[in-house]
Amino acid sequence: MFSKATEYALRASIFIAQKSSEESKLGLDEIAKGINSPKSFTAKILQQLTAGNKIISSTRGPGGGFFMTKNAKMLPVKAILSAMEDDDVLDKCVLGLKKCSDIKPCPMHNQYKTIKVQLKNLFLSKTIQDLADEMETSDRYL
Amino acid sequence: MFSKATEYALRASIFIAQKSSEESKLGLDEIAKGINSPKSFTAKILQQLTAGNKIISSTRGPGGGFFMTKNAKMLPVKAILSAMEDDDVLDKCVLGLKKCSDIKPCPMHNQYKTIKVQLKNLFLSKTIQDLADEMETSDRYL
DNA sequence: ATAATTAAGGATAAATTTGTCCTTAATTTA
DNA sequence: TAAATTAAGGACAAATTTATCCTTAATTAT
Repeated sequence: MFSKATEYALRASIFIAQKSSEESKLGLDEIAKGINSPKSFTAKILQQLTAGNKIISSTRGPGGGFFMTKNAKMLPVKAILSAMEDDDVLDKCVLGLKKCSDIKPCPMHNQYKTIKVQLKNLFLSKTIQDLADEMETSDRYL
Repeated sequence: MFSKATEYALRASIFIAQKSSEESKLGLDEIAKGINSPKSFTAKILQQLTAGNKIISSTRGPGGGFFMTKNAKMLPVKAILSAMEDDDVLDKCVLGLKKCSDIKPCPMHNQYKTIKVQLKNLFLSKTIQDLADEMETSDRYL
């Protein structure tokens, strides 16, 4: 469904949302271990998510690290996909046709469309906070 | 969702199902043009689908080409995904977790599961012939 | 037999994705 | 101010995916 990079981005964001705040930040080591991802590659991904402080924030130096603001935690999960430029799957044709649409549908269009709608809705309605909460309250893992 | 190779495989299979039979075969050129795919790459993919005559069949020499048997046309679309070894998306965790399951779920598991079920069901219930028919009867394109 | 046609298969190349390593910059603490 | 810590960023490497080209094998028609 998504690239490895996006999978790591999703896991990292949920992890950071759950475990960090402006007052208590997380280091790269901690994050990579927490979500079982390659450290250096994860660093690149965090950079991407930090660009413009859109999803996650960071500070350098001792006591520094990555964290999420309350506002950022309220973003829909889809914001992570957008930041990773990996949200095209929510719209594109399952057969890879550029011009597939309601007006000019591929033979799978009608049936696949209903699934895509649900998928898109899931990523738009769920916030990052929602998933962090789920980690806390239910017995979920990353 | 799927690799380019799988997208071409799906399109090629539907095209061949619609336009060929044991009596009337299709050449590589015709297929690549028909589904708007790179010719040489498509040749590789057709080879993969022809391996063991599982999805499509072929004969060499003048008058030869690719075609599908009636039996092959009755296969579920998922058979194409399997042949391309690209059906893992129908089962895998959206966060890329190896051990995500009902017993050990990730924070998206429950909601994503219902979508995956529908997706899998779609590919299992639709036959290649169904899609070829859709091309004929409705105004669909590839 | 020979030539023509068509898919099969191997080698290779280009592009993208995944991943690592090292240096630089920013910040804090001593 | 100096040392320590931590993210940022650049260069590079490995792996995978996408794609092309050329030769070989099979089949048909002349």
